[in-house]
Amino acid sequence: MAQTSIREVARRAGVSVGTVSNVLNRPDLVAEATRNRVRAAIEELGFVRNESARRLRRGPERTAGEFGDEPRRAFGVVVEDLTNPYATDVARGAEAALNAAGHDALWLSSDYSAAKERRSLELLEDQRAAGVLIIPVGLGARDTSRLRAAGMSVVLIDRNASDVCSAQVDHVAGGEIAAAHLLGIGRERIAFVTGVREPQPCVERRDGAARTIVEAGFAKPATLIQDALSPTEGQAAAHQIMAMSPRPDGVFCANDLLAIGLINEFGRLGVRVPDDIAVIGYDDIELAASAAVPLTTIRQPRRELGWEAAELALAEIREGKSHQHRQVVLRPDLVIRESA
Amino acid sequence: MAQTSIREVARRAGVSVGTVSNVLNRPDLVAEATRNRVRAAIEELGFVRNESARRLRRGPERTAGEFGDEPRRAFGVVVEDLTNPYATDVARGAEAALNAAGHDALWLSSDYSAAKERRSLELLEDQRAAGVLIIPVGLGARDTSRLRAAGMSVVLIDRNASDVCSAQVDHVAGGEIAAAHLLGIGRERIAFVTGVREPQPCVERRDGAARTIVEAGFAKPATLIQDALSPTEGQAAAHQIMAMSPRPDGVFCANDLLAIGLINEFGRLGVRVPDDIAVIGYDDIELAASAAVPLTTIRQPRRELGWEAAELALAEIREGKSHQHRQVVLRPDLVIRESA
DNA sequence: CGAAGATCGTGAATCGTTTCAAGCTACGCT
DNA sequence: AGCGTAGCTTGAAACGATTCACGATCTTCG
Repeated sequence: MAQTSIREVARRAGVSVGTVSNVLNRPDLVAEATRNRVRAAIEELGFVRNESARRLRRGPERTAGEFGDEPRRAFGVVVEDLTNPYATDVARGAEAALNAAGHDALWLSSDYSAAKERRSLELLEDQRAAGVLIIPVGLGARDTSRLRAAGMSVVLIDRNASDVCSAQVDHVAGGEIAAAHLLGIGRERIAFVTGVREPQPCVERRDGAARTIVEAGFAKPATLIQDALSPTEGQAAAHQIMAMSPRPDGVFCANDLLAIGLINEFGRLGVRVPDDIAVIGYDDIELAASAAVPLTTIRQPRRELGWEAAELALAEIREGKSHQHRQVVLRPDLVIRESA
Repeated sequence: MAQTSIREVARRAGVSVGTVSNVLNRPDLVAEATRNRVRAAIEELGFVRNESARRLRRGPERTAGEFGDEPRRAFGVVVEDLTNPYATDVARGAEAALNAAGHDALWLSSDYSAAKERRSLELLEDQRAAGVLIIPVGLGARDTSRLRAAGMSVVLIDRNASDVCSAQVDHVAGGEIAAAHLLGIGRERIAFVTGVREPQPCVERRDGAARTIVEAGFAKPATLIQDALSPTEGQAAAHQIMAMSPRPDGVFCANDLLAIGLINEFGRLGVRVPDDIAVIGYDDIELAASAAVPLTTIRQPRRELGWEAAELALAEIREGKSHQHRQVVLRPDLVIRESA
């Protein structure tokens, strides 16, 4: 089925294509009667303009106006899972920065699928977004340059590459801090709980923790791999830990959700936290503070992370060709509550 | 500024544009020597092909959608708080339906602000979205018709109006069910915990519950109003409840987050749930099942809700002028666990 | 030696828009 | 009447890639 084009609309309305285009883009130039006629035709035919053609013809996006009102633009925020409080907090930070600068955020989720990620990116391209902030799943260098060629700025969150701006948290340091704390309160048999679809940052946390522990002269921590980074899976992990021998006396969870599920289940099993087993999480989500046993965790500066990422994107747009890619690294910190 | 085009590459390599295109798309058709020459030219010139032109020419050979001929469109999903698991679940349901039909979802958050909601809507209009699914905050009839005039379909979630499609859960019924359950397990002094910025649905739940309780011959339940529908506020509510006299023996929270914070704090205060005080939540978020005391709650068919809403929007687009607005109402159900 | 294939390249047509110089009307003014 | 002006419309020329029916060469073989 041929896409109904502007030409058919024109024929239907009895005007020229130029006029239809004007109705679409500068309606004030067209006499009211004609305008209505054209609009009616558009309606009847269900016409949708072809963004590719529009973009092709228009060429590079209008460079920011001389002075004053810079046009309001939309930025895409692509995260791996919009259901994860960590991701949404980062995205909110980004949105705040964007809004402060008078722009808007469009949220998209890749659901850990490279295909969906790519689709989202295409969509943003079609929508002529000004830029994209992304927690990447399968994004490669070629995607980056394609987006850039389309005039969009690209900022990576939680991952880095030399030819792109990026904002991330030092996860290795996070792992080290967590392990050091566990060691500091006298734990010697530490286990690590994570998920199968383990994103890069989790790996880094684990590495940082493992290194610290080994350097302190203890055994490399055992790693329990769950189906997901969710409380339900944390529950399951609790049982697995109870079955281990020797039983760990400290657990480092890849995120707070896991830790909360774990602690709640320990409670039900009669294991005292932190007396019998200390538990430390990662993220410091809101729930951490009001968990059954308030959770000791590694706080990630989530909002700041998103905010920084947005600033980078804005800078890239602002600076144009003279832009130099920057890598921002934020440091996580330890929040001591009761679980460890 | 001028994008290096395929033409310049061709000139540089001393071949025709067709050949360059072939190198790009069907390299096997081109002799090796030529291919290399062209590739070198591409490299030297830093050529990146113009996706718009490519797409334009290629036509709708895109992601082989269901019925190929329908163009891929974007729909806006505007929720009040992207940080709220309820909202994200609904939005995911909607996204799933949209994706299944070959379309995309753009998420926007109004953050409970009518101004931001309006802004989001404007943005979607600018982006020429095909429609919008919205959990409204300040949306009025004039907005609806403006959007419609711009050719977008509009579907309300969790709210209704006669001149728009809507999908919602029967909150009054939810309140009745919750109250009936509390009554059923012998509770007589019931309190209701909610937030100041109480969305319409919460009011309905409260009404349903209050009516049931009064009709059963008990006193109208006391209502505690917190700053937000969050676990931290649930904690605060726990203290307020302990200070009440006579002390309630059953609590109905406006959402699960509140309930979880409340229960955890009760645990710390030595109040046994459900023996001393029964607690029932609303939403059945994932955490509910793995809370310290697994939460009895009212499950809302969240995904289905989003899915239905999306279906309505799609139908509106599909049916065009002949479309009749429909109201879909889903029924919530009781999930009994341990807290009540 | 010549014809039939095979192999490579060519270049014009095309996709659906936007843009813009130029044309047309109708109107007001001198 | 003549002319300027303002307001609308028109139509064709881009935009940059892909496609495809044809040529141009080169092999191969009777």
